[in-house]
Amino acid sequence: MFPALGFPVNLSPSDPNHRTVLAEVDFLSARNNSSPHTNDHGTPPKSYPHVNTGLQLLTANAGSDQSTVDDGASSDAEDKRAKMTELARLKEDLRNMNAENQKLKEMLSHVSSNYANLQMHLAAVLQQQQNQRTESTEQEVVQGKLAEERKHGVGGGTVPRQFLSLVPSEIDDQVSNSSSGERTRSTTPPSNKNDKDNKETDDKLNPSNPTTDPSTSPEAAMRKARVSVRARSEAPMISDGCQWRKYGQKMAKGNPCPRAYYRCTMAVGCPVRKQVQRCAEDRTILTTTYEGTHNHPLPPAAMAMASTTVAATSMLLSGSMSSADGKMNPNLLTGAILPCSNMATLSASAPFPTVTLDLTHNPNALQQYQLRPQTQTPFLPSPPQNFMSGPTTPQLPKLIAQVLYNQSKFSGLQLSQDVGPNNSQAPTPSLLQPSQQVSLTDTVSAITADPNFPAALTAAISSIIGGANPNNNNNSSNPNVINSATINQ
DNA sequence: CGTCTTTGACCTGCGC
DNA sequence: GCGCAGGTCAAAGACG
Repeated sequence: MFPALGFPVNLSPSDPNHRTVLAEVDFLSARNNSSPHTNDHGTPPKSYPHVNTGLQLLTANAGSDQSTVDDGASSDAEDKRAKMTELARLKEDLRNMNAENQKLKEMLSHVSSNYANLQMHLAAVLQQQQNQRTESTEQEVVQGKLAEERKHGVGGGTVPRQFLSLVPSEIDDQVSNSSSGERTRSTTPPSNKNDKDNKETDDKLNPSNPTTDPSTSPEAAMRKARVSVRARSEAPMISDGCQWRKYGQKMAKGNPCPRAYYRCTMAVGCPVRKQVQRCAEDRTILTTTYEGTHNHPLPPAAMAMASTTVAATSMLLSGSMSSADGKMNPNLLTGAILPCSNMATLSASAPFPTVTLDLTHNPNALQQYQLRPQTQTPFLPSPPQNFMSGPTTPQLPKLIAQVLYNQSKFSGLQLSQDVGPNNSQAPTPSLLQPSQQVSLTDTVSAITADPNFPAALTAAISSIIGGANPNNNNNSSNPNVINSATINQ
């Protein structure tokens, strides 16, 4: 996590960009602790020895000048004055560089600690999932044994089936999921229809895991949660950096414009799909609905959108998980992703929970999310004057990056503190306190000034989405899911 | 010739 | 059970 940025940055030691960051750190350390001159003159470390060495050389040169040249007191004093001025300037530079280095060190330690925390969270979540699976397997074994015993008349032969279900995980499944019985379909054959449906859905959703129950798997939930983007565009489709293949078109009821169905073709078996439809009232408004999570590396242009989809679906999941009644709080989610209510809406009553980012009717709303427009970084959207202009709306990924920025800022920094089963309120106003915004912006500006940072961030986001490392292609690799897990702990 | 789009048919879920 | 709407499939055609 890169909390100062709000982006979840995952720098794995095996990641080349991790090495980039480390190289940057080495560079900083070198600036602080070593210099070719240090060995020559033995100047103490941690005080910009090359600057001190320069000062010593200046002093030595001054001495030698004084011993060899005697052009009079006036020129000597002038010379000394000039050198003193330079000395003062160098000292000032030294102070500035020290302060800068200190800042960078603190940020680095922050990043490192957050990375370590994330790894611990991931390990904890994985361990939890494994324990749940083990419990489930043990349950099936126990059930099988008891059934065997009943068959042979052992133990009185009347063990209520409910008794076997009185395990927290099973209770939760029974309460929250009507199809929990399918978890044990290996022992109790379901109807042919259900079997066919499950098999088909499994094949569609997760070809590599045919035994996963789609109705209970996180993948299915991620698949069902949607992110809808409304934007003005004359083009038939918003350019979001991904490759799509059209696989269908339908006339939707109540809309004379057909709805087009696209499938991601950047990788075989990528489950991501999107629907594109023009608004009936305003034909210039294009509604693009994304569904699913990419299972492959993404080009930088596509990362922002994909990250937003993942983040939104994760938030949907975490919202549903973190509430006591199993229902998400729309205000919470909307506030989390976009504190400005006229830009984001949440439809939790729909068959698929959908986050809608409305980027059409109030472009100025963008300004509410630009913490300090004069400090533009490569990750903040351009000023709105070019907003959604042109047929391919090139600003959209940047905008989504900003949306993600806000979302991550909330989920990464505040969610674990402010959100819980008893907290159904929108994010507290303290989240957006101006002082925090200023300090955050300063930090962002400092970090993004690093020329290596865009590449590192790009790779980091890619690894989070799951594309960089196929082994990370699960929800556990998503820091937002980890956050939700944190909430439940 | 391979890839992509088009389009009608089919499947599924849901409401009545 | 039936009809409707949404979603998907797959054959045929277009295109480079």
